[in-house]
Amino acid sequence: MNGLGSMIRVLREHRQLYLRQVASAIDIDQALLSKIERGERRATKEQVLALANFYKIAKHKLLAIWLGEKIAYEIKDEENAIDALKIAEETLEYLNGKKIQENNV
Amino acid sequence: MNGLGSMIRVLREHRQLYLRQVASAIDIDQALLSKIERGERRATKEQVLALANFYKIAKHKLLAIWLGEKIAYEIKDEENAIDALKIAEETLEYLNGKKIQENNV
DNA sequence: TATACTTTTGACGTTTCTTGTCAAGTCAAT
DNA sequence: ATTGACTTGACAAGAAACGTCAAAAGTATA
Repeated sequence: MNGLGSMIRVLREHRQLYLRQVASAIDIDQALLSKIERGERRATKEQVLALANFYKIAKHKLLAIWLGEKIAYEIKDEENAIDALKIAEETLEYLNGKKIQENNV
Repeated sequence: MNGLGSMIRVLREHRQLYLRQVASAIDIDQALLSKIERGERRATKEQVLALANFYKIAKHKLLAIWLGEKIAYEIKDEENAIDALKIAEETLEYLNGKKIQENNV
């Protein structure tokens, strides 16, 4: 798969643009963009936003994919990866509850 | 909350042990253990395993908590954290499918 | 209040990971 | 064989994670 990478590669090819062109538009090295498209390197958040902007895609969708893949690759070799995701969700809910409380003190 | 931290702190207090004692048993600095128990620092995987071993808890449970919290704190400030978790799960399933295929070539 | 502890805190040096870049290499078309 | 797009590998700089130490803070007891 490599969701984000192949997604932005398809977008580029669909518009018949060269790596060079897109890379310069979002101000990164074309070698880096090549690696990102093939999933060899991860993009930074800023780069994802720049890409979303360039290709006119909903930023939050691209960001969610970017972040989701980041997590997945981080834990993919762990035995309890799925359990961990569940716990992450619960922890997140707890943290959000806490945040709301803090705002209403 | 700070699940893992307070969990191992409770375990230690319950057994009436000093930081010093547990720290030396799992071979880390007591200052570090103090920080881990209070959630100021994250434990490494090895330390989690050592703690599980020391306190005789199921390793996979402690590991799942450890990993889950790691993820949660990593994405807690992101707007699309929950979406990202969902995507992480899907990506994980895809990666696992791939792994199985590879093993059966 | 002095003493004897345990625990917390802050700063520091080291190591490890991430990021971007360059130059050389591959590959396809002409 | 030349051109142009893309890929690859190696490197350096910077950021983040880790462990350690010594000083500070807290706690109980005599």
